[in-house]
Parts: sequence; C-alpha cells; structure tokens
Amino acid sequence: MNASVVIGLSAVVVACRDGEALVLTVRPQDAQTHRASALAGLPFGPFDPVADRTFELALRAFVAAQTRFELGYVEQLYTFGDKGRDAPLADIGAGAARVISVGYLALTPRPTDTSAPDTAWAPWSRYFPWEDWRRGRPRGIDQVIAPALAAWADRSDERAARARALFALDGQRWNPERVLDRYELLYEAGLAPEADRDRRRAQGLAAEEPAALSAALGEPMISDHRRILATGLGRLRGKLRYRPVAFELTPAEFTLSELQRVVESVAGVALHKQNFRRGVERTGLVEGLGRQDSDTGGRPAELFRFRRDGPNTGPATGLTLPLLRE
Amino acid sequence: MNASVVIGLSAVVVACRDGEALVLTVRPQDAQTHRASALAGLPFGPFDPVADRTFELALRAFVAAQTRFELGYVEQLYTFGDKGRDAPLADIGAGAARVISVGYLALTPRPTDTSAPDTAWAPWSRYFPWEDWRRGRPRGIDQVIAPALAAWADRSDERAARARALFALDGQRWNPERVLDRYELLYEAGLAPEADRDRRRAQGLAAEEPAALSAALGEPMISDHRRILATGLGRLRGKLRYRPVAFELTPAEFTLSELQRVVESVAGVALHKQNFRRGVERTGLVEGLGRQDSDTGGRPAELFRFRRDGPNTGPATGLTLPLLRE
DNA sequence: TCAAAAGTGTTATCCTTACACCCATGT
DNA sequence: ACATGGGTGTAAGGATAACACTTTTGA
Repeated sequence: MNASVVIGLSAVVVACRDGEALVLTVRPQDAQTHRASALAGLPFGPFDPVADRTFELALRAFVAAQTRFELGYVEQLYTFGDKGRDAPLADIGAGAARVISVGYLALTPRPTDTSAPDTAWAPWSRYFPWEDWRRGRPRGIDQVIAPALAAWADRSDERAARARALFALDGQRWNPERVLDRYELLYEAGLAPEADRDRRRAQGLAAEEPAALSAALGEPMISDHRRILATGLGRLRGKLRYRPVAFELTPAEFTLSELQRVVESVAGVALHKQNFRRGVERTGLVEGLGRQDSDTGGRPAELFRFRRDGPNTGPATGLTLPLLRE
Repeated sequence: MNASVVIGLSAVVVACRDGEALVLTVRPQDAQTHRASALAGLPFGPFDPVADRTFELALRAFVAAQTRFELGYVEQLYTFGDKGRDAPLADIGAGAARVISVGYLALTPRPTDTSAPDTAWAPWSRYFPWEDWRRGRPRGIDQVIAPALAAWADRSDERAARARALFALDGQRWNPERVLDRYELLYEAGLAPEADRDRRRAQGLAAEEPAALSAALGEPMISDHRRILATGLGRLRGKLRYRPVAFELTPAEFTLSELQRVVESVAGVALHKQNFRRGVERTGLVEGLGRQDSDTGGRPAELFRFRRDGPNTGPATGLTLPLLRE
C-alpha cells in the first residue's frame, strides 16, 4: 500500500469585462444524477504524478480541456491540505484518499465565451458581495453581516475585535486585501454554508440542501473552492500595487479609463480619476500611441499600451490606488 | 496500487544573531554509509495523509522532533513539483513515488543552539554570498558570476538582459527581493552544482562528488532545498516592507539599532540610520519603554517593544528601507 | 446647446532623503 | 579627551490628495 494522497489542481481564472471582474466557473456533473451540480466551482482536475511534468503544464492542459480556454499569466496561490475541508472524494474521482489541492491564479485579457457546457464567467461579487465598495459601503455589511458577527462574538472581545477590523465596523478602515481573512471569519462564524456542510460531513451525516442563498453572504461553491477564490482575489488585489498585473487583464490597447475600471473592479474600490492617471503615467509602465478611441460617449480618449520592457528601476512597479470617498 | 505521490514538508527557519541572518540546517544521514551527509539541507519530513490533520501541525511536530526547536511564526511558501528537481527518493523514505514538496517559512526571535545532532544555524550568505550587499557590492558578482553568465549568454540578448537586470550589471539597480530569480538563473546557467546533479540523475548516471565549492557561488544543498531557501529569503525580504515581520525576529525588547541590524541582515543592504529610526517611529508599530540598554559601546540606547495591537490603519504596515550608498 | 467623458493646472500636505550637529557613556 | 554609538533639527524634493477648470466629442 502506497501513500493515499491525491493532488488536485484548481484555477482562479480572472478577466474583466464591462467594468466587472469575472471568474471562470464550472458546474461539475453530479456523480449520482449525472446532471450539472446546483453549486458552481472552479475549474479543477487531478494531477497525474506519472504523466504530468509540472503543476503548471497539467493545469493549462485540463483547463483547456474542461473550458476550451487557453490560459495566459499563471501563478501558484497556495496549497490547501486541512482535513475536513478537502474536496469531497467523488469530485476528484479518487478512492479513499486524502485530497491536497494546489490553487492557481490565472489572468486573461480576453474573456471569450467558452463553448464548453456548464462553464461560465461569473462576476465575483456573486460569491463575495461584501467585497465591492465601488458604490460605497455595501448594505449587507451593516444589515446582515455585522449583526450576525456580533451574535457570534457574544462576549468574546477577541472575536469582536477581529470582526471590527476585518469588516471596517466602528469607523475602522476597509482593507481590500484581506479577502481571505474575511471569508475565513465568516466560515468560522458559521455564516458560510460551506461550514455547515463540512461539519455534517465530518459527522457522517447526509448533506443538506443548500440553505436559502442570502444576497448579503454570497453564493457558496463546491468543496473549498470559495476559499481558493478568496485567496486569489486577495493575492491579486495585493499584487496590483507592486507588480504590473493590471495589464494582464487589459487588451493590448486601452484607454486610461478602461485601465481604471479594470483596477477598480479588482480592488473593489472607487479611485480618484485624475490622481490615478497621474500615478499611471509616473510609473512609466505605459506609453501613449497618439491614436484615439472614439466610442467613449464623450471626448475621445487616447489609447495606451503596456511597455513590457518597462523600467526595472526601483523594487516595486505597480499602480497607486488613490482612493475616492473616505 | 494507489496514487504514487508523497508529500514532503520543508522549513526555512530564520533567526538573527549578532547582526547575521541565520537559517536552521540539518545534515541528514546517508542511506548507505549511515554518516551525516556532506551537504546540508533544510529540516524536512514526510506528511502523513492519514495521521496529520494539517501541514502546519505536521511541520511543527517534525521540526521539533528533528531539531528540538519549537517554531513560532509560520507561513506557507510554495509547493514544488517539477519532475527532475524533486527530492531524491531515498531522502524521504519513499518507494518509487513522485515527491511533491511544500515549503514553509518560519521565524523565531531565539536562535537557541539545538542539542540535536547534525543540526546547526548557518548564516545564509553561506548559500547565497551574492545576496549580501551590506558592505557594498559583493566581489564575487563581478569577478566570478558576471563573466560566467556572459559566457553562458553568448550571443543571446535575452539571456544577457536577464543577467544584467537580476545581478545589477551595467549600472542597473539591485533588487533585493529577486532572490529566487537569481538562483534560478544560476541554476539554468549551470552555475549551481545542483543543476549538474539533477541532470546526471535524469540520465541515470551516478552522482558526482560535489565540485570544489566556489566562494562566489555558495554552497549547494541537498535536493531542491537551496531553491526553497531562495524562495524563503525572497518572500521575507518582500514582506519586511509591508508586514511587521521584522518583530518576529527580534527579542521582546530591543533597541532601534538592533532592529536595524536585523532588517539589514535580512534585506542584505545597509540602511540610513536616522531615516530608518524615523520610519520605524512613524509606523506606530513600536513603543518606547523609557528604560535603557547600556552595553552598546557608546551612549545607552532606549529599549522599545513591538505593539501587537498596532494601528490597523492603512493597507500596508511594514518598515521603510531607506537605502544607504547608491 | 448640453451632457458626458477626457484631460490640465494648482495647491497644501505628507513622506523621503540628505546633511549637519549635539548627547551620553566607557576607556 | 576622545572614540563610539544614540539621538535631534532642518530643509529640499517628490508623491499624494483634493480642488477647480478647460477641451472635445455625440445627441
């Protein structure tokens, strides 16, 4: 008998369209009914230790097979191995094995609709509605999340303090990057349906039908995919500020407003237009093309291009995020 | 027969002492001779998918068992799975299995000498001599590395450009965080003995005795451990600037000079004293204790303490690195 | 002509960098 | 007294944030 481990790969594939950040989702076939699952998940597949030379090659291959979509920029996110939160065994076609899942982040400028069945681009605010502050503080935080967390914290100061800091409760500042911490807090507080499901599974009970989907708490995903998605969003938000990743999400030519909408949809905050533009131009990561884009609704905007040979100077080359509204 | 994968865990355990950044190393027993290996490695051990609940718990347990040392701060680094660069099978006690290694970074303020045999704290400049710029540009870069890379680049502009950017060759700026890229470049160029070894193993040849250890190219390590170490150093350097990790490497009470020496030894650069101090005080991460430390050699220095309840304000709380010398 | 979006100018404030200088201790 | 390291003051330059304002298009 050899080690009873299988390695699963999952991909958070991100794109932007019409000012909305999207993530590629799939609805896997249910093992019993052979119909598409009620819950969505990330593209995922097994890693074959004999045939696959590297994780990344295996990932590119199965995402292409599953979604008919070729990946561009790819980076490893995290490897998840907690017992009790691993993928349901049926999902991955394994026997009685422990599943370790290696999550990847992939970015693409072209969210072409896939012709594959049961795959779709979904705005990620569907899974994390509390993360979108572009039109001000999301209602659900004060109306649903804060009261529920208060009840959970009860008389625990530590819990209450964490809730305040992560969800910007009593005048604290919102930190867009702590997506995973917020999701984990909701999970711990039992406000993510996944927590309930994992607990039942650990106790050998049958799975419940998913509870009514709360608009404030977001849709759940299969397995631990919402956790992987949270990791991806957090990483991407952080990286915006110190690596030129935003340009992996824009077409080859873009206006500065388009770039700003991409950054805003990922960071989930509204930015100050003029200062954003100045910030972008100061980096030297971008060059004007002299040509203009005229279907903007107002004055035509100059087209820009990312300079891949940008200045290596300085340890950090990313974009500044000049916040609007305080 | 089940999936032929085993998961290995490795730890980059970092501490600082006397202004030197140290890493915990072990010399594993050779399978044939039963004597300590000539090459050092990182503490590592297998992950047991049946018994171990999480990676982190397993890591803490085997590091304690192997080195008699308890870990404090721990974070996951990266999961390595490339074929041909995985751990030699004998090292991990596996059969004909593919080895996936999950690397962790651990920080500790107390580099107590372990009583365990064949474990030692080593300065990491032993493995990456080109990474220490505290006393100016390391000699080995111009005398050994640059000529060797030039020969390797030959007429390839792409190779030459990468070498220039990573090793700060023609007046380019040194970027302390790109430790892994530099190590990988040396590996690719055949300047790391590990590359030679991996190639021979892939071709089914016997392992060579390690070549003469060049002072400029650093000591090799077993398996892919030097790559994991490079990942850890790079991550830690980057994190210094936006998370309060430096305080995981200092004792509970410290002078600002001690803190500066810790940061300098990790970042591998010399910092401007006055501006560093101002930078630290501005963060509000630290509070003076009124008491003083008198064995400094000059005027006694005030003792400070890290405020774990530091201000959550702002997305980034780390230290500024005001460079000395240009 | 007006709405909409692009783009410019200006200012106060803060952070960074750099330089010069004083302070307290041990030998 | 003087060497050594700790600590303060100040000023220039750049980045940021917050204003108000002009320009160019389509309807």
